[in-house]
Amino acid sequence: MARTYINELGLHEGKEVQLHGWLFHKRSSGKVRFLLMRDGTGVVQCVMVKGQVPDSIFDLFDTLTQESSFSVRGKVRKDDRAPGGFELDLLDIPKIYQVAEEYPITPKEHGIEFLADRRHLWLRSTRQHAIMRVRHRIIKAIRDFFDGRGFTLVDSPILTPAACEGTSTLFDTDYFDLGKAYLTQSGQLYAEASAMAMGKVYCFGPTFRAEKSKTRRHLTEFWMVEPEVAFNDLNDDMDLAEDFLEYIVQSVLKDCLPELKVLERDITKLQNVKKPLPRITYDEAVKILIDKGLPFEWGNDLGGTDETVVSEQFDRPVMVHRYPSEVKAFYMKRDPENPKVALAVDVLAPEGYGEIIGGSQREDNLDVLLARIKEHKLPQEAFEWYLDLRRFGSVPHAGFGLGVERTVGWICGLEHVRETIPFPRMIYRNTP
RNA sequence: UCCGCGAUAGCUCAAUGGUAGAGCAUGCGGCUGUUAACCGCAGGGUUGUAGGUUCGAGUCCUACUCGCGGAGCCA
Repeated sequence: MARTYINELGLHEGKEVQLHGWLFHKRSSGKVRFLLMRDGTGVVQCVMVKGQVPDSIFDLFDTLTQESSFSVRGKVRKDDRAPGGFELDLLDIPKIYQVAEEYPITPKEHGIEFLADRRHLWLRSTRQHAIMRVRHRIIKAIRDFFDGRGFTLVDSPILTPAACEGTSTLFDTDYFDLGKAYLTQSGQLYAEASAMAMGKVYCFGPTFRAEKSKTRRHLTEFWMVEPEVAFNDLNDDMDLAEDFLEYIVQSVLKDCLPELKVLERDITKLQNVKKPLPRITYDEAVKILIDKGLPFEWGNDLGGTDETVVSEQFDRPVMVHRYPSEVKAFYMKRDPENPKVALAVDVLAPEGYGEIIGGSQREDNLDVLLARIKEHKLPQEAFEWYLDLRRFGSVPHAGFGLGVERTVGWICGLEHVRETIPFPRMIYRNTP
């Protein structure tokens, strides 16, 4: 008999199938017994009635504990009472792979520390399962979007000789006879080199920040996708980010409605995410903050609260562009019409989820870039290869980085990014 | 690094300074349609650690450990 998966039971209505999985939960009403099996694609209730199956099978109910692994054979029956629409009238339990020890995660509530300590088991729960499916769909949308537009995936190295932006605290490691190597905080500089080779590129990989950030928006290890396009200016960059976000959100809405329902996500907020996204300047953002009575001085970066207040003025992600150059990275090009601001853009997600995209047009003039490196007191030697990009056919170019976990957190409507990645790394947790 | 909150049964939480409790989980029993099933019985505790105040401390005080949330920094 063909092996079947729970999410395909509808194709086998009235027929006998075999499933392999784990015991999610069980209930009994005396002579009617219910085994809820999960197999990674869903959960199905297997029903057995005393007298209709051999007693040797009926009594296995007592043997099976939560998360025991086993297989069942049964007949698929449509049933309106079943959450998935189908039930299995159980005929046989051909194999018990293992009777699980007492499982620590019960259907009742648990605290976050308890669950985090058992993250490897927590992933089996319905809610975490839904989040991982949405995460996967988002990552697929990211790749489909760029692949469908002629971008080439050119990944950046993870071990790097120096800080990319010179500001963040990095993890370091011994690198043979060459001294220290650092875990990357951004693939961007390498993406720029790749864009000069391939035109349109993106890199997609893990990123590391050693700052002791302790908030619901921070991880020490997170995933970032960074497109970079030769001959794009800031407006092109914003156009790309806008198309990109719309594509991601609409893809999730198309394919992950069951998961969003499990997460009790208000999807009307997601349905708004369509072009055009509002674009405001940093100056206009500052005006919003001051009008709202917040103490804010021109020249500062937007803090977490500031971002929330600004994003609350809109029903979809908002692009804030032309930040003061002082608070932005050395490689961002200044606005020729106002050198006090950089041609940078941050995209703030709605509902207080904060910055999900940071990008800019890059400085393409060799002399200006050299001056910036001096101003920021960066070791010019380490950036010689990067400066070469301005020596040999320099062109205007722009790109951005999107934080995958913050995007997942926003789309799923989660309280904390720690649930958006299978095994989160935070300052006080690197296990399991 | 700074500020705030917390730690009691396997889990989630109660307990005016005066005998440490409930629900769930576990074990046993019951129930022919259960949906976090339900009903009955039972076992289960060095109240985070170390001191202190008190006739008496889970409760008050001090220090420490661990965790949570926020600030800064950032995606």
